[in-house]
Amino acid sequence: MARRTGRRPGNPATREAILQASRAAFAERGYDAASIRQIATGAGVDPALVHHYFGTKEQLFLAAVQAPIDPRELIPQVLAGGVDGVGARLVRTFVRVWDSPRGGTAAALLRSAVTNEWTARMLREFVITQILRRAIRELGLEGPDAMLRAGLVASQLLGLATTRYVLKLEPLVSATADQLAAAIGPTVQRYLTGDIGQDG
Amino acid sequence: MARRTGRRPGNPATREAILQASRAAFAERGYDAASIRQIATGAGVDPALVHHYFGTKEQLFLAAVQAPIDPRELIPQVLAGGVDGVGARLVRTFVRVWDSPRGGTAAALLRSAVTNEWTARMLREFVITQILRRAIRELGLEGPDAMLRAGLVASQLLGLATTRYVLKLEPLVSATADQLAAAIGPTVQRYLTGDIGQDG
DNA sequence: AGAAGAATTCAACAGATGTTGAAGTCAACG
DNA sequence: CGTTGACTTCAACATCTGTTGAATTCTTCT
Repeated sequence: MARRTGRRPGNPATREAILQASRAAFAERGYDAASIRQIATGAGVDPALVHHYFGTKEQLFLAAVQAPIDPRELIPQVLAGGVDGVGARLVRTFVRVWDSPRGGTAAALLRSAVTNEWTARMLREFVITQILRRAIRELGLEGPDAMLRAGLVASQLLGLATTRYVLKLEPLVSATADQLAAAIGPTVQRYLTGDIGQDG
Repeated sequence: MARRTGRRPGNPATREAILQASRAAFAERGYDAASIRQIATGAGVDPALVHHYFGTKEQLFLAAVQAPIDPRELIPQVLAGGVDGVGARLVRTFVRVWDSPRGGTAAALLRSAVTNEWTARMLREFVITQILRRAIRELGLEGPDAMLRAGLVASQLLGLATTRYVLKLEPLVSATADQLAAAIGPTVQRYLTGDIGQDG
């Protein structure tokens, strides 16, 4: 008996436009600096409509950032070929994702995490539970120093993201995915499977 | 003949207090999120006094960030012992600086550069001219791929800074400088002097 | 046609921001 | 003493922020 009369919620075009504009804004300005009014203007909409659809600014950020990130589909591509060369494949996949349109979402998370406390918590939780732990399990890298290995990988990859996509430091910006995989791949490989100099 | 009457500019205590409060604010909130009023309150001073001493907010940021960074004094300490083990020494020195009180300045630069365009330009320029070029010259690493090597080093070290000091990702936060030097030193060493897989 | 209700907009709120100019306070000089 | 001028504060400005509630448009149903 529910909902029989009234206008249908159809035509989610504007809703999607708001999401898209918010992703762009969050990606290039970060959570704090991005403004609802700026997002609304970018979507050609009244600011109040943003709240009508998504509620508070935090909820909008969650909606904008949550959807298009799903590392599960990338794991097979990285693992194909076994442990040998997994470092280079991980770097190449990482660069490919950040170069794609969906890389904006990652940039939004990183940019926001640096100045905003709860987004930092979000990114930390996401990196740990969705990426690091999963990668450790899939690669069979159990052991007492597994989290340290994962953290080292995260430091190198996030550093690459910071210098290449945020700081825009040459020549890393112009380097190809293959060049970066050749240069950084061995680092990641060693962090995952090599000697990292702990306890002996 | 100049300035013979009037109150002397003496007692720069409050001026220094403002500088100190601004460093703290910029370090933990970044350029955009840090506010003049917050800084003034932290220094126990009226907001207008901040402008009286430093002019605009950008000038205050420059004053707060410019002084206590001088990489020249650190270079000998990194170079002592020759090229062998320079990677580990660089990592250890890097961690030591960021762990010291002056690390706040670096954190301010990094946090600000991520959301603010002109601070990003500042940090980029600083990293290139004050650190990378100088390190290349002092280490005698001339060559066509010198800047790429330096960029790779920057990516790993900035990544360490992001994960350890901004994102606060365990177990990197609790790791000692020696542990980090043992784990990351070889990476830096290879970026500087090893095979990074380009043109051959 | 008429009613219902989602989509959308208008106008305003309370608060924070950087900045400014005028005023007040106080130490050092002629 | 009286003037000078740096130090310091007060009050206000224009602008932006997130958010809200009422009003309006427009589509879909009975």
